[in-house]
Amino acid sequence: MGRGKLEIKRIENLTNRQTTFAKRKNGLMKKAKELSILCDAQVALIVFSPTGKQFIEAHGNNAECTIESVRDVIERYKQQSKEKLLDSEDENLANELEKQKKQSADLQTKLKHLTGQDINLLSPDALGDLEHILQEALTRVRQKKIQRWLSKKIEMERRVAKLNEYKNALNGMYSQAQGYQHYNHAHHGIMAASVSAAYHRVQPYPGNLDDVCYQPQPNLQLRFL
Amino acid sequence: MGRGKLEIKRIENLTNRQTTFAKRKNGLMKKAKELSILCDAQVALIVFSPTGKQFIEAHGNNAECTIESVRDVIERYKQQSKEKLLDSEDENLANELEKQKKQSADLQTKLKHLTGQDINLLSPDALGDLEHILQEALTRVRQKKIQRWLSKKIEMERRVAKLNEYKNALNGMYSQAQGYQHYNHAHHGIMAASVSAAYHRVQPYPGNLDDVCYQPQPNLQLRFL
DNA sequence: ATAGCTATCTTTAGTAT
DNA sequence: GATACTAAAGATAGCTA
Repeated sequence: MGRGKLEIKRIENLTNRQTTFAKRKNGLMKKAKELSILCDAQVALIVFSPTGKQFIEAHGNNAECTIESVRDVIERYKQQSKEKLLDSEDENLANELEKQKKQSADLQTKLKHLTGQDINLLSPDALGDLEHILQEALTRVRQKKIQRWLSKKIEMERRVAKLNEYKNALNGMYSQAQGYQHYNHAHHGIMAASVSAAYHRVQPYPGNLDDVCYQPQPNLQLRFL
Repeated sequence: MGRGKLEIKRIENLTNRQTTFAKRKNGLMKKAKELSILCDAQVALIVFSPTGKQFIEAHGNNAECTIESVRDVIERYKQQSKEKLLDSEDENLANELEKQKKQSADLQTKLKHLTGQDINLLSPDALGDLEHILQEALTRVRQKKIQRWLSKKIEMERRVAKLNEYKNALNGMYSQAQGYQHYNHAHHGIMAASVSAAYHRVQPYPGNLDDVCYQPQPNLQLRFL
């Protein structure tokens, strides 16, 4: 349609081609929109120009020309066409999933071995290695336990020392208080404050004697003593 | 275009709407194809009719109207639009991948613990459990080793017994042969066959004394004796 | 639903700005 | 490249079969 009949064949002249592309693209999009409105249809139009490689998209069923509508149409298309349409992204995901599954399986196997299960199929060498690893792990765990005991013990001793200190302080104050028994309330307040301060110093604090990273519960656990 | 001007608005009459849909859909597809041919563009057109819900698709850049070209265009569209366009399938994959990764991580942690690494953060209870598990695993592994030693030993004793049997048989035959020293080749053949059979009985065979599932190498390993 | 007809409307090729 | 014009080409609404 135009001043002369146009053969449907690639337009060789670049300028003409670009012009025609722009015009026809607009027309196509208009018609797509009209179709969707007139007939209550869902239409997606995706166009890539050969040069600028820019893409253009068009309208959902009775709604505006949004990216989401294209999304919907493509989704619907994929659902209906039994073609799996696994794009590169999907494939990557699937591949990685496979790898992860395999890794998990391997880890499970190793775990079983390390807990002494399913070791029948192990070679003698592997069995020997396993024994060695377990032996070492056990040694480490026991060392760690002992370390913690020691830390706890030291902390306990410290607390006991503090408590003793506190007790002595109390005793001292008490003797003093005996002397001022006839004094009035103001002095009681001072004494209460001192006691409180002494008490707070006894609260547990993070000891840096060694690498005990596990933070014990705030309430005292006597399990290790 | 037509006998009267048409307002761009949903056609209420069902028949008219369907007719118009068919006609305009064809026109749209024709124009899409023309655009792709004339301008060397890549065009995808996906249309869902409101009633039959059937979809239609259109042409790749300079090629035919194949499902693959639609695939390509959609792929390209997804690549260019930064929109992730995660459809349900993708999401499922991604979710499962996340789960697997988490599982792997957990397993890795457990593995580390079982090899005595990264145990600082373990609670005293967990440390105790770990010790117990390791102790049991070690016991099992050592039991298995001992089991294998025993099996090997029994098999070895069997082999030795067979070899002795074989030796005695040889000796017997040899004495006999002494008597027939002047006989001819035919008898040598018989003797050779008997010896061969006796030898073959000595070959290792799968002992079912216990659950040794690991299949040892064909050549004898003396490591455990 | 499918196809043909055709008057009429829409798109657009070629052109110029 | 975008915009405007316009005559020609193309699409199609309403109709018929």
